[in-house]
Order: sequence, then C-alpha cells, then structure tokens
Amino acid sequence: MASTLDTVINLAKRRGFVYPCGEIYGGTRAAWDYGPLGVELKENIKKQWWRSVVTSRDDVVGLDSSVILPRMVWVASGHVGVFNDPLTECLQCHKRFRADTLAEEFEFRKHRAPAGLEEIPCPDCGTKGQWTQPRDFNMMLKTYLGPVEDESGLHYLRPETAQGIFVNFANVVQTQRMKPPFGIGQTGKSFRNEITPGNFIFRTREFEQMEMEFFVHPGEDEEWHQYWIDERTNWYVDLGISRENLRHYEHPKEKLSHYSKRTVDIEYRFGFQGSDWGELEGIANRTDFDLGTHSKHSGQDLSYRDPVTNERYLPYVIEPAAGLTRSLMAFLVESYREDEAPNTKGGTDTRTVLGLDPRIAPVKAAVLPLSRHEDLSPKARDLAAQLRKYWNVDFDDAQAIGRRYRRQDEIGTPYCVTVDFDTLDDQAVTVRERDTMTQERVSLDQVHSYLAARLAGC
RNA sequence: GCGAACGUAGCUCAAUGGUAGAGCCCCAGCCUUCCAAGCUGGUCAUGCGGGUUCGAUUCCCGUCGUUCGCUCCA
Repeated sequence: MASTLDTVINLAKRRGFVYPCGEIYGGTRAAWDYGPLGVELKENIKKQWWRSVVTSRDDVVGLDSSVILPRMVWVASGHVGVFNDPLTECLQCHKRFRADTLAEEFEFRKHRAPAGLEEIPCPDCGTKGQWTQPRDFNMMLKTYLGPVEDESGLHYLRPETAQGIFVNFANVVQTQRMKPPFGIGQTGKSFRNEITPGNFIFRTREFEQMEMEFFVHPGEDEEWHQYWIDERTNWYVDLGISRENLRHYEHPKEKLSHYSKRTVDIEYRFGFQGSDWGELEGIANRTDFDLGTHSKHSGQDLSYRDPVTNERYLPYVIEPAAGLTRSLMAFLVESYREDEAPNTKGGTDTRTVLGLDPRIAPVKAAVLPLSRHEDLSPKARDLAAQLRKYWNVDFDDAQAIGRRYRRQDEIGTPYCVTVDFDTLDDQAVTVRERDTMTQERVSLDQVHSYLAARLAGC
C-alpha cells in the first residue's frame, strides 16, 4: 500500500509539477525541475508569502540580493568555519563521525589530551583506531570568479539568503528611513552541499527560501519572536494547512546554531518513512550576532541610533526562514484527497482532487466545450482568451467532458466553465465548482465578474 | 562520500540467453457527450557504457539514478 506521500510524488511527476533534473542524461542527484504546473504553484506560494510578509505591512520592505557575495561575508557570518566539518569514517562499520568532536569526547572521558585518532575506538562498533583520513566536508558550494581558477577568485554560493539582508541593513535604514521594529524580506535560491539530500524535493542542494529579518530593540526580541511564530503558523493555516498537521519544535539549547538564542521550527506531518514530521520553516532569534559580527569584520558601525532617545544599539533579529519548495510539497500533500463521485453507470468512481486554495492553484479556471464541435470549441476558445487576461486559464476539448473535469480536479483547478449547445441560444455557460461539484448557470458577460468575486486575492 | 537493496512504456505490473506483453494514462476519430462511459485506430520501454556470447533486457564489470542508514538543515 503506497503512502499518501508516494501517491502525491507520483502525481507531481505525472502531471507536470516536478521533473527529475537532467532526466534524459540519467538525472542528477537530488535536483528537480519545476514543470508548467509546478512553477505556477511555486510562484503563487511565493506571491502569497511576499504579500503576507512584505507588501501588506508597513513595517517590512523587500530586497533581492546577490547569490555570490564577497567572501568575507561568509567568514564574518561564521559559515566558513562552521560549515567546514572534518569527517572521518570507521573502516570496520563505515559509520561517520566528526573528527573533532570524536577526539574531544574521548579526551573528556579520559581526562587527558591530546588524543590522536589512532587511540580512539569507534563509538558504534568499538573497533579501535581504524579510521580513514579526516576529510573536510564544506557545506558551501564553491565557485571561482575571474579567468584564473585560484584562491583569489574563490567565492561561495550563498547557503542562506539572510546574509544579503544583513549586509544591506545600513542601506535600507538610510534610504527607506526604516526604524526598528522593522523587517527586510527576500526570496531566492540558496545552495548547500548536503551530504544526504533526498525525500523528493524536501532536501535538495539547490533550494528556494523565503526569509525575513526583523530588527527589534534588544529588550523586545522575545515578544517579537513569539509574534512571528504565531504569524507564520497562521499563514500556513490560512492557505489550507490544517492545524493538526502542524507542530512547533523547540530546538534544545545545546543544539542551537552558532548564531541563535532560541529557534522554533514549524513542522509539517509529511508522512516520511521513519519520522512523519519535517521542517517547513525555522523562526530564529539571531540576537545581535549578525549585525555585530559584520560591524566587527567590515569596520562599519551597523548600530542604530534612536532619534528620539538618542540611544545607540545593535538591533536583535527575529528571522522567519521558510523553505519555498518544502511548503510546495506540504501544500500538495495536504490538499490531496480521493473522493467517491457518481459516474454515468450509476455507480461511483474514485475522484482524485487537489483541494488547493484558489490563491495558490496553478490553474484558476478551465474552459471546456461540452464536445469538440465546430460551434462550441471556437466560442469556448474566445471565452478562455478573455479570461486569460486576468488568470492562468486552461482550454481543453479533448475526450469526454467527465474526463476533463477529473483532469482539472487532479491539478486543483477551482472552477470549470462549460460551453454547451444551450450557450448558443441563451448566451450562458455552466460554472462548476471543484470541491462541491455544484453547477451554476452564468451568462457569458457575467463570467468574469462571477469568477473575480470567487478568485479574490489571486 | 561510504554500506545495503533496487533500475522493463508516463504509471502499475508481466516475460525471456533467440521478434519484449497487458491494464490504466495519453493521442486521433465516431457520438448534441455535464462528471475517468462505449466503439475504432494510434504513440511510447529494458537508465547509460563496456565485457562474455553466434546472439544480452536477462550473466559479469563500471557508471548514473532511486530507496534506506551515517551527517546536515529552509
């Protein structure tokens, strides 16, 4: 019995949401391309995020910074140090460990130092000193700028979009006259050399983020942290994720990232094998770490002076950092359902439906002539062309009408507009709603306003 | 990256050291056709590269990919 997750992955590939990258050459590991429907869904989610976090607020502005930043940015942020893990492997059981923590723990237990790897037994199988040469695993993708491939041209692709925001903090404060509490939002690609990518589009080396850095007075960080945890959770709920499939995960103190004082993840019940839950978004209190470290390394004072109180301080940062492609996967899993629907033979059939919120549905409406007929198809094409000025609209006159409804249900199209033989007389069409399967007769010149009322916010 | 298992149409599954089949999907046609109907016809596959062999999808090697584990995280 295939899990819902498997079924959804299958649907995503079959209907043109997601394709394996470079498939005709055998594919490339953990990279996926977004097909015609996938890119619509992805852009719609991004648009809703941008609207919710940036443009609908007077205290957040947007930004689009470079993927490749000066190398010093990553030295200052700690990524060059922290993302460099020397790993060693037990030759006996092939388990991998960080060489430095292995040595530290061993020394701690034995109360003596320093320990070489040759004295350390494998924590898993106990074999002593059978280790491979420790090798650096740098999580950042490298590239070389300029014609000569040497150290001077070494740059990194960003592992998070956040740093582009921090290094532009002073620019935004100055040019937009922003005062804390305020935020800077950004969406875009990030890159991490994950050791183990997988779970479909859940963990890929190239991925898309929706991040916002919210700068607050150091005394107000904890309230704002909670505010954004609630705000972001509600966003998922508003777009159709049920609360019981969401949970918060509080990072234990000892496992926090190097920059974080407190981090809470919003997790979704994906239904992975092993553990059901997977992270959608991390909401971190990054304190003044980033502005502080960039002040130090750049020599530019990034503190903020309050014009009223004259207080000068380094703002604390609350960061809701969401994975766009992860949420796309969550919306697919959440909206997938199989209904029983009556068929022409008096029995019932299984109807596959993506119950996507109209705001993120890839196709907003499909125009379907009842049959491929010389009087119907052109009329339907005209209507589709009109509606296409406002939304992404499909036209389909192939095969039986019932089959076409089902095809649209499967990709989450909220409305189907059917042109039939009565249309030729009464100048009206049938509008069928996806979830209720109810039908309403709407005159041709009213179709746009009828749909506009129901597709508000799209 | 390492270890293990697995790679046959878009999907689900057959078969075989000697012409690779089916169902579903898809496409075209018929039908004044409102929920995957019917009828007729059609497209599409042994991941890739070597080797053994008269002949390899089948056996062997490599590679790429998938899944699970180690690790990391949006």
